[in-house]
Amino acid sequence: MIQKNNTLLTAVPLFSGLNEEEVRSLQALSKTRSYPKDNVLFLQGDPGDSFYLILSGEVKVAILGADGREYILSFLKSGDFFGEMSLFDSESRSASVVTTTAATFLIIQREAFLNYVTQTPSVLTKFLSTFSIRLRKTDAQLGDLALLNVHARIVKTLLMLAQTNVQEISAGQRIISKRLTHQDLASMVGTTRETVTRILNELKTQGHIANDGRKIIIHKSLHQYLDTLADSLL
Amino acid sequence: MIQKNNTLLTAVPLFSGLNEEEVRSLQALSKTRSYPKDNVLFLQGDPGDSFYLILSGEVKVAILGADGREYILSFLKSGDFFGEMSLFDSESRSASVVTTTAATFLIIQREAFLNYVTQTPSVLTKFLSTFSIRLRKTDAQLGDLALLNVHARIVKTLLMLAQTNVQEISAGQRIISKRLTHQDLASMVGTTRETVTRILNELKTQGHIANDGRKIIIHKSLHQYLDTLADSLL
DNA sequence: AATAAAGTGTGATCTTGCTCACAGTGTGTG
DNA sequence: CACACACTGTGAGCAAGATCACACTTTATT
Repeated sequence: MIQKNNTLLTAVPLFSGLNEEEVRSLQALSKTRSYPKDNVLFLQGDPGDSFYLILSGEVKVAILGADGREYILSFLKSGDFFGEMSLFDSESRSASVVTTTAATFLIIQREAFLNYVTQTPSVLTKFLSTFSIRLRKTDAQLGDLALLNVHARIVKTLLMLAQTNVQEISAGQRIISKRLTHQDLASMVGTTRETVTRILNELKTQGHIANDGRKIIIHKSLHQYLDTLADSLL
Repeated sequence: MIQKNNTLLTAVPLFSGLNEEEVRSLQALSKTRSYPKDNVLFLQGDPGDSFYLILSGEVKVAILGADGREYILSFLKSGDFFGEMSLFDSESRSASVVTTTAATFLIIQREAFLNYVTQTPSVLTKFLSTFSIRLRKTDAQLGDLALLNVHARIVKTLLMLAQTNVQEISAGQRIISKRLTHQDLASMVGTTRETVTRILNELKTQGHIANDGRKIIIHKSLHQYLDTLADSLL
């Protein structure tokens, strides 16, 4: 069991540079927990005092609206981590996290985490570049939300998914491995389920996408299509 | 001249913990530059290789849309800094920065910056908490953009400005010190100038805000008003 | 295999906020 | 002080998406 975590930890990019000694000390500070599907790990506004590293399974990070609607910031999976923000700035949790499959985590408490991280420069700089990447992503997303229409946002999101969740590439078409409902996509894009259905079908008849069961196949032409959408705004 | 920067530097939160020696070495790595109003410092997509600390003046950080519209991420002023993201993750600039007044900066090039920062843990952790705060802000903003209507977004933005740019407090009302055009506000909120004009006038007749010349006075009642807006979405 | 539950498809209608067009009002500069 | 330019105000019409209401299909569950 401990052995298993051990091998996993160094496989995680965040902790990849650690030597055996460092891994052991990290191990001592952490505990492992498993949760079933659809389990709320924390809600936005909660005081936050722990860091989570996903060992297996998937979670959804989302912002909840007053009326029950949600905006999905991201899906995270094995090797990804979350919950560190509240530890660095001592604010409450800024978003909610829920498991979307059964999942197990490596969890580290505030004190231990901060001691450990601030004394391990390589980890510190990794967090810095991770934050930098995330910030870049959210900035771009803000721009999209403010400046693009739903059509373009959906196409962009599909292309993004095709980049990060590819299953296989075959003759200019990629399958998005993740099984997403139209409602999921709507919550990622900031629109309604019905609108997603309509636009997806439009894209289908135009030959830019297709279906493999419930998964979406992205055709190469979708890239060019996005360009034409951008141009038409000029 | 050098003396002047010296005093300023330790006054900047980012470098507040530095001793005289550290300030001197930082000084050696940096140069000071001044630019007129409306000067483009860099555009999104540019390769980024320098860090900017604002010594005086103000800049606007914005994302530009294909059609010339912009989404304003923030206004930064003396003591604030920007441009560090591209240094940490080696990606191109994610947003554009333009001076909104004449302004002077302390500028540090990539190499020097990274050497310096990675060897000064106190600065490193300051960046970490700064990023954390920014990320939190952008996440919240994404939620607002996706889940709230224009009305609520404008009210929220006014309240935010009233918190960060207060001029004076007098009997339950605060003046936003920054002089913003309706177009500025529109670009911060993701709407059009006309809509801002209309909603601002509506808020005025409802007694939640007033004008002092071109500046906006926020009445206490605006807080409660935001709550009723949130409730009406239930 | 039967039944429930979750997800998708689609029309009709309604609403918010955008666009366009122009008038009015400050405000800064030669 | 006048002239221009930037900013604000407001009506009318329009359009993108939201909402509502069901029918239909696929996927789980017993």
